[in-house]
Amino acid sequence: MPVTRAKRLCPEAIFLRGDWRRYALASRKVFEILRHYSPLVEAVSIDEAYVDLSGLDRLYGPAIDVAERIQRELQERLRLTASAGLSTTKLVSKVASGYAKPGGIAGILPGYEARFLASLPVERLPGVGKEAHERLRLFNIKTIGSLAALDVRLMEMTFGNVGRLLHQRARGIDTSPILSAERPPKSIGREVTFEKDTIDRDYLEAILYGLTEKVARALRRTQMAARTVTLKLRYSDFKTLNRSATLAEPTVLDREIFFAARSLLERAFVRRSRVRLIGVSISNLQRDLWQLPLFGCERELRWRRLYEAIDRIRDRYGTTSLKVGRTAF
DNA sequence: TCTGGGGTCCTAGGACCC
DNA sequence: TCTGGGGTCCTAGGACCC
Repeated sequence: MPVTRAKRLCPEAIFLRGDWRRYALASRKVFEILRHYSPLVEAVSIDEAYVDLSGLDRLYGPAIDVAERIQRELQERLRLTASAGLSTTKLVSKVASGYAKPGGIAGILPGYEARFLASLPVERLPGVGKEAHERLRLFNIKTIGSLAALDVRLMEMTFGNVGRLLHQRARGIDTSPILSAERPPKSIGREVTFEKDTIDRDYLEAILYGLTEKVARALRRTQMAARTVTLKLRYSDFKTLNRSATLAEPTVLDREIFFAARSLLERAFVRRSRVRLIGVSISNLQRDLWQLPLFGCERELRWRRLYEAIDRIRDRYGTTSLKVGRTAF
């Protein structure tokens, strides 16, 4: 009923998700096409985006036409299919696009947002994962509509602030704007699960160094510097722990990240049981001030130049073209 | 589902300072 | 010397998303 292809539709947000995840290059072209239609495109992930269509009807006609044109262009130029959800809010557009899968378009008329959501299973609501779904089941909440009908105070008591947010979402309320600016990352991490669990400390350190190299290289690409280093360790019984340390000064250097990660490993690796996964991530990212020639610490500068030279070689000849003694990759 | 890898956001407790 | 409140930062863990 609320899902319509009516020409009267005048939504402001369109949510697209496609099957171009595996094609990084195609992904860039997809976003180029989207930006051709609207200056306001928010990339959610490599294969999802919100497009702001408000005020574009004079140029391209009704939103539903724009969605169809975009789909056609993606198909003809890139051989990619995408499903689209159209509505007045990001939240409802996203849910609608799931409804339209694969390759369809679902538009929700303004004013019908809550009615559209009401009949859907509650786990379709963004933010309701396995845990929340399980707890809602205890209250006999099976649809988004029944969640919306709950007393918000009950949701707050059960889920805290998240409860209030979910209650709002269930009623189709979402005021979040479409953000076009590319957001800098909040954290960068790499991890591996071993084929065979290990207890070999040297091996763990060697893997850790390889992961650190990847993280640091990705960090330098963003022109950011990191202050917090987090080590993740998962034992064979799946018990997972994180240990983090915040550096006095932000860094972009492999060695500093590695030294921090290694001492965290010493703290974390105390159980003497086999390790299944090891990972390192950096957060607390800030602009890399070393980009400006403000500080004149020669030693730091030399290391930085060395790592940047290694980056250039690897960019050109591949990651494995150059190996540093420690790494196990 | 004997469980991969990359992220984001939130919470809660403790240290520390004023 | 003891007490209290508020704010910020750090750390650890968990839920959730694709």
